[in-house]
Amino acid sequence: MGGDTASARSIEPRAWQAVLEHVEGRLLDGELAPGDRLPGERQLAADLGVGRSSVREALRVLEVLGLIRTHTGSGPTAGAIIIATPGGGMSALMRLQVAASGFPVADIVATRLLLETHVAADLAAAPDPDLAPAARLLDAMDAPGLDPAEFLALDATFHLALAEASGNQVVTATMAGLRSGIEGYALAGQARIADWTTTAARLRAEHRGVLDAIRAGDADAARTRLHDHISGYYAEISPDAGAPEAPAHP
Amino acid sequence: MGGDTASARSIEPRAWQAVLEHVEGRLLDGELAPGDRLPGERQLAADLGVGRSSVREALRVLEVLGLIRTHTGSGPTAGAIIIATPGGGMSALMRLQVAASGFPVADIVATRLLLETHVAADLAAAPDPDLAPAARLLDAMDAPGLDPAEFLALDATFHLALAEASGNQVVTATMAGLRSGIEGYALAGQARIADWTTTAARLRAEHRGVLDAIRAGDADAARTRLHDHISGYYAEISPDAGAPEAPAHP
DNA sequence: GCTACCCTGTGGTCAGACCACACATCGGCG
DNA sequence: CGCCGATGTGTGGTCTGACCACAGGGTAGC
Repeated sequence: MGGDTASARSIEPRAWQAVLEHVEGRLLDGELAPGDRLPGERQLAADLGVGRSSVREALRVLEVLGLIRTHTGSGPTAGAIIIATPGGGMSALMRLQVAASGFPVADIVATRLLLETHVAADLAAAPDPDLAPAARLLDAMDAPGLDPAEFLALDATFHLALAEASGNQVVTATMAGLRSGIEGYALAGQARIADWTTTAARLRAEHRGVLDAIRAGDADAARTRLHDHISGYYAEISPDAGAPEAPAHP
Repeated sequence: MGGDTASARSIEPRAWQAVLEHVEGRLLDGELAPGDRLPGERQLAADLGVGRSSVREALRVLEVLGLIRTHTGSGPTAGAIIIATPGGGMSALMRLQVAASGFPVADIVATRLLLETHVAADLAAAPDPDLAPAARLLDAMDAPGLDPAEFLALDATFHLALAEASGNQVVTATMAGLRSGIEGYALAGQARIADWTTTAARLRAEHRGVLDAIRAGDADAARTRLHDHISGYYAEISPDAGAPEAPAHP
């Protein structure tokens, strides 16, 4: 019962990687597509000649990466179902890399600035961008009685809505991940702001300004306003008054 | 065991998530840092009151995300060691998302264009960018007898070297991931090129042109040349002559 | 002093056993 | 005949115990 199916083991050092590659292969050759259900864990283990634990480790990776979603029970919604929600995986990746000091916060802010200014300019140049979701979020941020955490959550969703409006799913997912990576930083920094009410009002006005520039088709203004909005906030947040907008060349 | 970071966690439905959060928490409070070794799987399981399988599922996720590296055996290099190599995780994420149709290739190319033109312009504006690694790669690409796969690998490394020179680790890791996501696409597309020798020569010349523009401090030229270089190649690769450089606004 | 051996602890894997869950089925009851 | 609850079945989720391969360190032997 040592379990060694001796032939396969010598070539494949890691059983869980074999499972991962198998699923990737089935995705690439079209045998699996979003919405489809994976075989059961026991079935998959038997098919590939590995133990169920190895299958589970691979499925766990796929789940964290946003490739599948698992449900217990039975019925059509049960089991592992292929989804493709890159945002989740990107968020986990960024969050953990920030925690492990793999991603400096300054680099994340700089990248966000890079992506978002491009998105804003892109939207301003687009013939008919769908800005309704973003506008709705701005209205929601006008609600009185929002605590800072709620406000920042809406703020993040607003920026994400702009990325979504651009239609580029990679940019959208990356933005979602970047935001997750610095979520803790932004929340901690908010506590350092003396007059939150004033800051919130300023942020609201800046958001409106960005949206107005996009609506007016003024790409340069949209870019500039968004840049000032983001870098201004992080400058205010930063405890050592560092300039997060120019961290690239020391 | 007051390790709970969030507010209300009455129940813990997923044991492996608890492990993940525990490790993330130890990273955030500085108890773990890159280079440190995690406790053994059995120890971790006992500490957190979960089974070893659950610990392994969490470690597998951390490994794929580029957070840890595991070695068997004993000694100082054995066990799970905290590393922070975001490129690996990003690559796995992008590759699988492309496989699962979560990321359209056009969006990846567009994002790469976005990031890379920015990087090129940034380098051109930088006072003293380190372009030696990129230059070395260009020399390596001049070697005769390179097969297309080798050439494309060097090509990808060259573009990555530019990102690294910018000093932004998030951009570098993202570029690495984007490249991995479309690696298969680029390889498959190369087979469609009739006269590879000519194309390779053109790519070489374009690379030199980009590098020269950066060296000359001409940000606009660097941006334009890089844009033309990338979008030109993917236009040549694309089977349906689609225009991957402007996929955002249909 | 040096070498060869065994010991120990590590991750890697498998097998089997439960549990909770959710749907499917079929029984009895009104 | 129709509804409703108990039971059945298959799913993921988890734990436990057991092996294996591996690599370093200690020790016995030379």
